[in-house]
Amino acid sequence: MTAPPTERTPTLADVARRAGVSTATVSRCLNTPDRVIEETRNRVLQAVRDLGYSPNFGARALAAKRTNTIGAVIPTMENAIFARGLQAFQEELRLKGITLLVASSSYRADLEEEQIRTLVARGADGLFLIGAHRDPALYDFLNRRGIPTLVAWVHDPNAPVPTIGFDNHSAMLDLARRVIADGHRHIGVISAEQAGNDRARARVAAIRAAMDEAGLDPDALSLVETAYGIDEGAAAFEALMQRTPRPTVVMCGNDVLAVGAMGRAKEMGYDVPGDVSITGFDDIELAKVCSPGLTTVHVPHRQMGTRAARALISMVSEGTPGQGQRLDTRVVLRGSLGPPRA
Amino acid sequence: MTAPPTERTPTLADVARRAGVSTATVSRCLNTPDRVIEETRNRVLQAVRDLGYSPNFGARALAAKRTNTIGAVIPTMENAIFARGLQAFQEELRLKGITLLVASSSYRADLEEEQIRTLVARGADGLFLIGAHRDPALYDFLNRRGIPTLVAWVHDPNAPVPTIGFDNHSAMLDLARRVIADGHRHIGVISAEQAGNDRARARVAAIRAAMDEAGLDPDALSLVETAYGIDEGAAAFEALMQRTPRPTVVMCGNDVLAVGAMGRAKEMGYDVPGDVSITGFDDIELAKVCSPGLTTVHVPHRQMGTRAARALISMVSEGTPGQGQRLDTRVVLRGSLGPPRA
DNA sequence: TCGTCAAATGTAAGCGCTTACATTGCTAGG
DNA sequence: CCTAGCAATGTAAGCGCTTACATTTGACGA
Repeated sequence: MTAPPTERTPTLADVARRAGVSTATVSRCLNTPDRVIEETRNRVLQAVRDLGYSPNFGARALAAKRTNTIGAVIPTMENAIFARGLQAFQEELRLKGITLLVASSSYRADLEEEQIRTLVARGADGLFLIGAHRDPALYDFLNRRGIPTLVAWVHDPNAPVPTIGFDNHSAMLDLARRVIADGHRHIGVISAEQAGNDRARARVAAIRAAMDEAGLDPDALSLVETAYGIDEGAAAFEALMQRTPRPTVVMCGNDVLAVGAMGRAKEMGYDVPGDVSITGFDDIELAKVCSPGLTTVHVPHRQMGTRAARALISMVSEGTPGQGQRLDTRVVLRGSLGPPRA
Repeated sequence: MTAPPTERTPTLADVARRAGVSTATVSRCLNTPDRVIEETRNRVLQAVRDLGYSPNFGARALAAKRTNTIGAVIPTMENAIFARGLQAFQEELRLKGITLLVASSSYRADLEEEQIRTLVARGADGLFLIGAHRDPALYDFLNRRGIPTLVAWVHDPNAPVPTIGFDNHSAMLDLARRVIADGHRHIGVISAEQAGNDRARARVAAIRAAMDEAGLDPDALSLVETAYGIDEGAAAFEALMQRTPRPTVVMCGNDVLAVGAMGRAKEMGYDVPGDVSITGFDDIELAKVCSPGLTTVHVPHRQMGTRAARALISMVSEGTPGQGQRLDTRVVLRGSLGPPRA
């Protein structure tokens, strides 16, 4: 990067001149090679190589009115929860020659909207979002613009766009039933912020439902809401354990919070699950690695990403309305859950 | 997304018409507002709002020859190693109104090159890459195109572009010295693939150097190279422990491999660090959470991201050549390292 | 041999925006 | 009262590409 300015970036016209053809022919070589006779094509491709030409994306998008790009907005890149699903999503797109643009919203609706608009302005042919709950005006905007949009991480047949994911409520219900069956009566819950987060709300509601079902008072549930992160989980756990009655189990809205809670439990000298059980949600790698292993809900992240990619691709290329899918989750029992001490 | 086709996306010209001004004035309102008198500006902004206008990125890039976009290619998104630094990088860019485009290369040089070219074609004003080692022709290409490029995760004053990172060799040297001082003589190493990965190479070389220093035979080092991942770390660990002489410590090229190794150690019934010590590199969250805690090298990820962003921004906007920086690492001692059993 | 038609290629009109330059309408000094 | 000079705005030329349409070429049937 030392050299003074630089040489001019070669354009289609340069290639055309060098190959002795028109710009249209060069364009065809690149986009519809079979519409150009082989000899000409070779000459053009050679010129492309000689010049180190690569097409200008903006110009291409402008002229062709599509970008072969799909945009994704995820709440955070800072950990594995979305990474695995997104990776699978991207791999599937790559197979079809589609580029993925990723932005993160830090779990903030206003930033998400900003990112969505940025992606739309950049010409994303389709959009991949997490969670179905957002301002109807936003859906409206996407609809008017004709941007195919797909939501993952939840499954909700009533959402305004196709959703590919799992039923957060029934997934957490399974786990909560199991916890109650183990004999727990004082349940602490560490949830992500529920405002604007339909996954978090559904999960908490499911725990209440399970308590209700079992004849426990759902209001006896001891809840702490907190931001995302290991440290936040730890702090929330500490707060919870100081309440009366002290919970015998702490159910966390996701594995990251749970791992934080478990770490703090050890620091505070609690035995897990002897003194207090801890559960998570997601089954990310962290859950297997900590000790005791974390009892959690397994979510088929990669499958979700792959299917979402396929569905979105067909929405974009065939203009079909798109079909939601419900995936199954399952409770994974590991050492962190046990019966309360008598 | 039910509606039939859709209304046409509003353009600058639509806004201009509605506000009763020329397209140039609208453009100025958006880009250099102080060159337009307030009354006119208000009228234009109102029209923008009424129409829900947002500028077409491609057209803008085409006309203005810059995109306010910086591209990054990282080896993987699947875990926390690059996530934290990248997040900090992005936050800093956002402050200046610059968009970040992220692509991942799966640790493959050919994919990295492809991604770089894609980003360049998309008009990235600057590039952020991991590790300094790559085909000189690629650096040459970037140089000819005049794309300011910055490398992070290593510091190497001799690299063809500015590097902001740490000295992988001396960082690992510190840790290896410590390991040897603890009395270990049979050292196993689990490294990421060294080909094309200067960080991995430097780290392994540093362990050899420390052994040499201590009068041990550097060739006695027992090495396994493996792909990235917890499972891969586990498998490598198992292989290492079957060799003779059996290592009393397994030093891993990064925390993810180390956590995999530790998991397998437990499964195999080894006590850590009683039977075998394990060390990592990076100090990601995982390292704190597993038990025993992982002895590792702390890398100032966020600081690295923030500084890289500032440096790259000034390279892009001021056209300065850019200045590398060396950051400090430190060994973090946790429970996973102890003296070998007598 | 000629006409027909399809394949190969060329011509040129935009796509939506920025910006150099031209124009307009004031203000203020002479 | 004229005009230089400046601020506000308008005009229009591209930016690099795709693609509808026009043209050329050559193979083939009659």
